Order: sequence, then structure tokens, then C-alpha cells
Amino acid sequence: MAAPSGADGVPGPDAGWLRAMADEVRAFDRSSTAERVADLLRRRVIEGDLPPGRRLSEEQLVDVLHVSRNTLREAFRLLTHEGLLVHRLHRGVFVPELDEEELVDLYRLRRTIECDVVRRLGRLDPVRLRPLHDDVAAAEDAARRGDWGAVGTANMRFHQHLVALAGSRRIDETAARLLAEVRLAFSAVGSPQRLHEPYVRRNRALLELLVDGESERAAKELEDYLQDSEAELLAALRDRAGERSGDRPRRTP
Amino acid sequence: MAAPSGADGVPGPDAGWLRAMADEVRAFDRSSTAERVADLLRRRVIEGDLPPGRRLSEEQLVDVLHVSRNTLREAFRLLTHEGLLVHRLHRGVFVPELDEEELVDLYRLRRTIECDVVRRLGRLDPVRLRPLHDDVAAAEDAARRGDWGAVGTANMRFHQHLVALAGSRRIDETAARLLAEVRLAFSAVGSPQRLHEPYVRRNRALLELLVDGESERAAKELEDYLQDSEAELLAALRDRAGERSGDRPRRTP
DNA sequence: CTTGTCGGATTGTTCAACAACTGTCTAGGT
DNA sequence: ACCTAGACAGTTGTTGAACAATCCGACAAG
Repeated sequence: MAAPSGADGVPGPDAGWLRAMADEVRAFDRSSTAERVADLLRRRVIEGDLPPGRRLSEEQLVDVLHVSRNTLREAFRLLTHEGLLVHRLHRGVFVPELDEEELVDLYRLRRTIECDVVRRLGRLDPVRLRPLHDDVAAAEDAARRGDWGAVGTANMRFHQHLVALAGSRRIDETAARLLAEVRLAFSAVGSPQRLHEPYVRRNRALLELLVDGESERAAKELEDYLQDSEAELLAALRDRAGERSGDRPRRTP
Repeated sequence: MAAPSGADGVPGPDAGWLRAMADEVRAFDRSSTAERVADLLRRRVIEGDLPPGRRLSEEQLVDVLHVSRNTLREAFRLLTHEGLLVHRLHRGVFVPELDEEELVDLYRLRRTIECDVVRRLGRLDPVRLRPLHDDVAAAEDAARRGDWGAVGTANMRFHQHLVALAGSRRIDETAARLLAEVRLAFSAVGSPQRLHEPYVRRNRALLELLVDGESERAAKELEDYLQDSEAELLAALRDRAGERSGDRPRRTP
């Protein structure tokens, strides 16, 4: 039903044709207005244009986007479900501020999913690893150019393609949510180079372990990888919190 | 921010009081008509009152529930995101019919999360296992009474409390969604006794492994457990599908 | 048996208005 | 100077109605 497979009838030679076409149609008429608005806002939030803690006014956005309030609210709901906005009753929607506790929680589930996916992989057809190769190559290229934003994007796509190897819709969706939230944390931190550069190399190392079918070792490596990433992000977050409370003098000295 | 913990201030002796009260208030003022409607429908769907494949008419529900169409649609969105309803453009919302592929996908993520949570547990304070004890006891009690619906409910709560041991909000929420979908699959299958009875004993066995701190063995046991559960559900689903296509004669014999 | 067309029914989207709630500010008391 | 109660303005929650777009079955023509 909800599965986009065209596997209803004959699995004849037309299957590829039909399925590709069906997917295209689906992508085209995807219910539009609300989702288009959601796409727009999603980009803004992930890109960091909207700072964490900021409230998104319905009235204001309705004027700018020329959509009805109900439609806008539907877009809000989509993004809220993705974790990119938080909704507080009678107060509106806000760009979430990930505190340390939230970040730990986020990485907890991320480790669970990604490591488990990798551990269960075993040896697999090299063709399926192609998207991962492309992502690593893109990251290396962007790193050479010094475009750390692009490096971050490529790294995120690497992880998305990594979990996609499990071939599970629900895992893909859950991972997508988590990775979007991770990017949110990224955007709240300065110095993107220090944040992304080390993981270009580690992604390649991870990929090579997968090519060799060393899924168990790959899972172990990924575990450390994510541990380090979390620690670094946590440190950056703590620094920022320190600055914030530091530059404003105490009320009663 | 979004975390509903009341652990902001002093962890003094009042913590229990305050937290309980805060939870109660929160449960009360989460009114938001849409959420109340969603709660109502959620129960109906999980309980199996609404058969899979059934369409929920907006007009009809608006009349019965005395809410506006927009509000009802908001409730639909909430449940759609939980996987308890599917939305087909210009056709309405339906109670999903889980086919075999979907069920496999569902259990794939369920295994990933539950097993990983258990594997990482290690030895832990017996107090934290108390909810699990209660759930197993409730299931055994209901089984003695022959109330297999209650057995199913207790088993589901056992798993919810199991993953709660990880102490992660995101894991709790994801598991809740998955378990709701599992119940959906249950309701689509007859003979609840055969479906639930074996797992009462297996839940107790699992719990005892946890009491002994044998988290690695517990994870392994849980893996088999879920494998069996999936297989049984798949078989039941296949049977039902067979009956359906069987009682209608072929068009061109 | 397939293809084209029509009409009823249902959903998608928008709008405007009112009710309910939140955070802030002020007035008054201690 | 500090605290509390109450009013105020601004925002969100909810409703009902309206119109456009789309689906579905039926019916007719090739």
C-alpha cells in the first residue's frame, strides 16, 4: 500500500520502466503546498539561517509565503515531526536549542541504528557501495576546495546512504530525522573545518572495511567514530554555553 | 527544552511529589482538541475496532466527534506520522493493511533497537527492573484468566519498559511508534491466544537474564524471540491472504 | 473489451472570525 | 524596594463555510 513498489502484477521485463515512471509521478504530484513550504523552511533551518531558539511567527510567515495559516501549520507539523522545530502549546513553534542532554540522547539512538546496520551487513555486492564511494569522493573534493559546508553535506549523505544499505524504509526515515537534527547541532557551532575535516578520512577508512566485508570491525570503528564526533560536538556546545554566561556579568556580584 | 523532565532544580526529597504533580498537570493540559481526537482514534485503531483497509470519512467523523474538519485533519496528521493511518492524496485516510514486506521492515527496526538496548545494558539497579516485573506478573495473571487481549497489552508494555531502560527519549518514542504498528498487525490476525501465550514465559526468562546482568545473552535470546514472533505473524498474515484469494475463484480457469 | 465522457461525492486549500491562552505591564498593598 | 493581582495586547487554537481539484462508478461509443 504505502510501499511504492510496482510489484502488484507481472514481474516481467517492464518492471523497471513502470516502477521508475511511477516513482517520478509520485515525486511530482507530492501533495505540494504544505510540503513545499516545509522544504523551504527545512533548508533555512538546516542551513542555520534561523538561529536556535528563534520563534517562527505564523502571521509573519503567512504574509511572506502567501499561503494560508492552515497550510503553514501543516508544514510546521511536518517539520516538528522531523525534530527540526518544536511546538509549544499556545506559544508557537521554535527552532530547537539542543542542550547537552539532548545531544547525548540523539547520538545514543544514532549509534544504535548505524552500528547495528553495519554489523548486520556482512559481505555485499560492490555495486551497492557505489553511492558511498561517490559521497566520500565528493567530500574529499570539497575539502580540497576548502568548502566545509559542502564537506558536511557530503558526510551526512554518506551516513544516509550507509543506513540505506539495510534496505528498510523505517530505518531510512528514522536516520533522516536524526541526521537533520545533527546538522542542527552543527549549525549552532562555529569552526566547520575542525568539525568535518577529520571524518572525511574516517569515512573512507570505514568504506574500505565494508568493501572487504569486515562488517564486524567496521561496526566497531563506527562506534568509536560516533563517540568522537559526539564528544567534539559536546565540547563545542559547552564552550558556547560558557561564552554566553561569561560575557554577561552577574546580576549580584 | 522539549524534555518533560522536572529535574530542573534541586533533587531534594520533594522530587517525587513535584514530578508526579507536574506529570499530572501536563497530562491534563495537553488538551489541544486535535490531540484528544488523535488519542481517541489511536485507541480505536490499536484496539482493532477499525479493520485494516477501512477508510475514515471526514464528514462522518466531524458529525460524530463534534470537531471542525480542520481539527480532525490535524488529528489525522498526527496519527499518520505515527504510522497508524495512511494518507492517500485526494482519497482520504485509511487504516493501513500491513503486507508481508512492511511487517519485515517493521521487525527489522524493532530488532535493531530492542536488541541493542539490551546488549548495552550491563548490570543495573534491580529497582529499575520493577516495571518489568509488574508487566510480566500482569501478563501471567491475565493468561490465567484467559484474557488474551490483556496479555497482549501487558506484553507490549513489557517491551516499552524494556527499551525505557536505555533512558533515551528518542528511543522511547520510536519504540512506541513501532509497538503501536505491531499491535496493528496483531489486530489483523485471529487467535490471540496462540499469538501471545508463548511470550509470557519468554518475557519472564528474558527478565531473569536481566536480573542476573547477563545482558549479552539476553540480547541473543531477544533476537530469537523477535525472530519467532515475526515468523508467526508472517505465517498468520500469509494464511489470511491465502483465504482471501482462495474463496474468490479465478477469472480465467 | 477497451476508450471517452459525465456527474456525484470526497478531499485540498483558503479565508475570516472568534475563543483561549501567554507574557508583560501597571497599580496597589506590605 | 519588593511582591501580588489584575488588566492588556499579541499570538495561537478552533470553527464553519466556501470554492477548486480530484477520484470513482456508471454509461455510452468505438
